[in-house]
This record gives sequence, C-alpha cells and structure tokens, in this order.
Amino acid sequence: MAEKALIPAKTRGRPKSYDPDRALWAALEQFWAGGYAATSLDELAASTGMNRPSLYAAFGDKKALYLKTLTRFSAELRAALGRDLYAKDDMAAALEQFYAGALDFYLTGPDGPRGCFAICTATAEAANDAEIRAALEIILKEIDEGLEARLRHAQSLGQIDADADTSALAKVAAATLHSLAVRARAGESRETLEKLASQTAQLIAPKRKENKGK
Amino acid sequence: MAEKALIPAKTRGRPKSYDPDRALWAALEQFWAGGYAATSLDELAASTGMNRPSLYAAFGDKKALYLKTLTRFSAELRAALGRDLYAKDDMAAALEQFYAGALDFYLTGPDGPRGCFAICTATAEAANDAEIRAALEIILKEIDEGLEARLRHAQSLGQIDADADTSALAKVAAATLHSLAVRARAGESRETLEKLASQTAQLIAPKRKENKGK
DNA sequence: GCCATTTTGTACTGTTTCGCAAAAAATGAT
DNA sequence: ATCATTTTTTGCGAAACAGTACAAAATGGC
Repeated sequence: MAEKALIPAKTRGRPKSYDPDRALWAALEQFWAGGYAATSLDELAASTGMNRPSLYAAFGDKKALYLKTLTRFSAELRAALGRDLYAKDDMAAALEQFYAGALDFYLTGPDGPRGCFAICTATAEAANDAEIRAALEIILKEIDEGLEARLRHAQSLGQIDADADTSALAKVAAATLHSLAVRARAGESRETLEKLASQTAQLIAPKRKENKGK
Repeated sequence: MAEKALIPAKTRGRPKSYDPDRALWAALEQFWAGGYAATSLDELAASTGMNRPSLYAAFGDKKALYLKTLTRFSAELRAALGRDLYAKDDMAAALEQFYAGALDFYLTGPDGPRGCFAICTATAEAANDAEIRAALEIILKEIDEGLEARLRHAQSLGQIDADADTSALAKVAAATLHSLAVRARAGESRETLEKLASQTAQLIAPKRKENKGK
C-alpha cells in the first residue's frame, strides 16, 4: 500500500505541496516528542511543513490526526513483529533480536531517547478519551498476539515446553517491551535495558541442556 | 513526618481553609485523571477547593505542583513496597500480593481504571522536561530496588537459586508492574491482568519440588 | 478595641490556542 | 484563453489559559 509520490491519477486542482504519508510521520514525531496534549497545531504545522487549514483538510482536527498517527504506528509495529521476531530460529535469540530492534527505535530520537510512541503518549490521554484508549488497547493486543504466535511456533518446534501457557508467556514478553518503552524515555542506559531484555528472553525460553557458545 | 492537622504551632494570620496534604492528593488525582498537560489550573483549583492564588502560594506554579504530587506518590509507593512485598513468606506469593495491591490501585478510580499515576502521566512529559524525567527515573529506580531487596531476602532464605541475578530478576518483576500500569489504563480486565501477574511470579520464583496447596 | 499578619476572593492582563472564513494561487478541462 | 476545481495563504475571532495585583476577610498579639 501507500504508493510513493508517483500517482498517475490525474488530479484536478492545485497539486498538494506535501507528501501525505511523510506529513503524517512528521506529525507522529512531533506528538512523540511532546506528547498529545502539549503539542500545538502550530508545532504540527511547522513540523509537517503544512499550514493549519491544510492540516484540517488532510487529517481533520487534532485528535483525528493523532488517531491517524496511532494507526500509522500500529502498521510499523506489525512490520517489526513479523520481521525481527522471525529473524532467528532460536526462540530466546528471536526475542532478543526483537527487543534490540525496539531499543533502536526507543533510544534514537532527534532529541535523545524517547521510548515508545504509543505507550508514552497515549497512556496520558487514555483515561479521558475512549477512542484513544481503544487505539492503545488495539496496539497492546497486537503486541501480545504477535508474540504469542511466535511462541506457539517455537512450541511446535519443541523449543519450549509443550504444556507452557503461550498466551501468558506472551504477555510477560510484552510486559518487558512495555517496560523498555517507559524506561528508555526515563533515561535508562542501553546497557541496562539490554540486560532486562536478555533476562526476560532467558526466563521465557530457557536454554536447554546443550550450552551453546561459551 | 507529615504531622496531621493537629499543629499546635500558633499561626499568626488568617487560617488556611484547606488541608495541604489533602489538597496535594486532590491535585494528584486530577493530574492522574487527565494527564499533566491537559489539566488546567482551574480544574486543579476546583478539585482542591482552593483558588488559583492560594495554589500558587502553597505549591508554586503548575509544574512545581506536579513535581510535588510525584514525590507524594513516591512516598505511597515506598509504603506499598515495604508492606505488600513482605506480607507473605513465599516469594511468589509475596510478588502476587504486591501485584494485587497495585491492581487495586490501578483499577479503582473515580471514573474507571486509571493505571499508574507516575507511569501513565509522567512519560508523556519526560521527553521534554528534565525535571519530570528525573522524577520518573527515581520512581522506577525505587521499584527496582524494592523488588531486588525482597528477592535478595528470598535468596538468603534459599527460596530462589543462590546464583540467580537478583538485580535482573527485579527488573523483570518491575517490568510486569509497568505493564500492569499501562494495560490497566488501556482497559484490560482484572482477570487478564492477574494472569500476567501470576505468570511472572511463577517465572521469577518457580515453585520448588513440594507442591503446596492443591 | 486596634494593629500586624496571613490567607482568601475577585478581577485583570497578555498570551496561546483552536478552528474557520475568505481570498489568492496553481493546476486540468474545454 | 477561459472556466472549474483543488490547494495554499492570510488573517480573523472567540475561548481558554497561566500567572499576578489588589482589596477584603479572618486570625493572633498587644
């Protein structure tokens, strides 16, 4: 989806001076940096390069725009779940790879580490706003389900106990992701965060009898 | 500290019409419900029963007040760590008790579940504001350290492996708390959350050979 | 009873914010 | 070349907001 700027469809009036997908991502980064409530439409206009009326025409009001950034983020998340989680055969290694990818995302922002976009910005609004809460819930659910699918895959290969509760283990694995998201924004070091990641991977998919490597 | 309303010290001028600690807690609840940025001073004045000038005189500006609510929350957190974490002898049971106490806190708000005050409101501001980020970091550290102390205690009693990395395990236990905080605010059911809690307790302090109870 | 002191209540100022209206600009169609 | 269509640009207006100044009220000291 999301065809690049080569849209052959003959558009009638004045051409847009912005790339909608690029603008949406710019808005996402602005919300990411400042949070939803503290980000003004002027800041959003500045960072997208659009002016306010164009923002309204393209995405609706501030909340509609924010909800669109959340679903945009959700797409990125699904991609990461499908990619990093299957990059390694070993379950623990796959988990660590996934966490490492998340940490790259969480720790490298324009102005230092910024954690997870959804968890760190949507939680504040979730109590008051049912739509934002629902969007957050969907994102959390996607994480749980993506991890559970991977765990079941490992289980089918005999890499983890056949009677293990993959649903519950997935939630634990997701819990560590949530924690990385928050801790990164609080300023914890990558080293500390990687330790948490590897310890969780170890607990969820313990190395079997054969000790590989060392 | 924090002596109750029985202050024998002769105050000179007009008596305060509010209880400072009660007002601080009211402000905390207001921030908790709406987040920091989205909460106005008018709302804070209304919920504390004070008017704006009195708020300024008592707590300083909006951010100073918010920082005070964070440290107030921090005190509550320390109390819970010292209380619930030592209510049971068995390590896994103690963890579950601690999580259950947290869930009581997270799930019962004036307007439905609201998660953790610090994690769900401070994360949004942490990227932009160094003071709030530092306050959040302290709170996360207190959780880690409180859990690690309890794990070391269990280790000294032989309830968990002598060579277990209590620091890393504590961070995993804290990760589940962070996740409960976020999930609660996203609307997940208590049943779901308790399952996550018990699975984590199980992973961190696995039941030994003797199966108690059932 | 009068004064000093502290808090409360009201009102004000300047700024920021959101959302929109109306005109100007840039394109395709004919 | 002219018109229809879509976007951009400028600018407006009403509301919310943070923070403060100042007078009124309530207490203790004397």
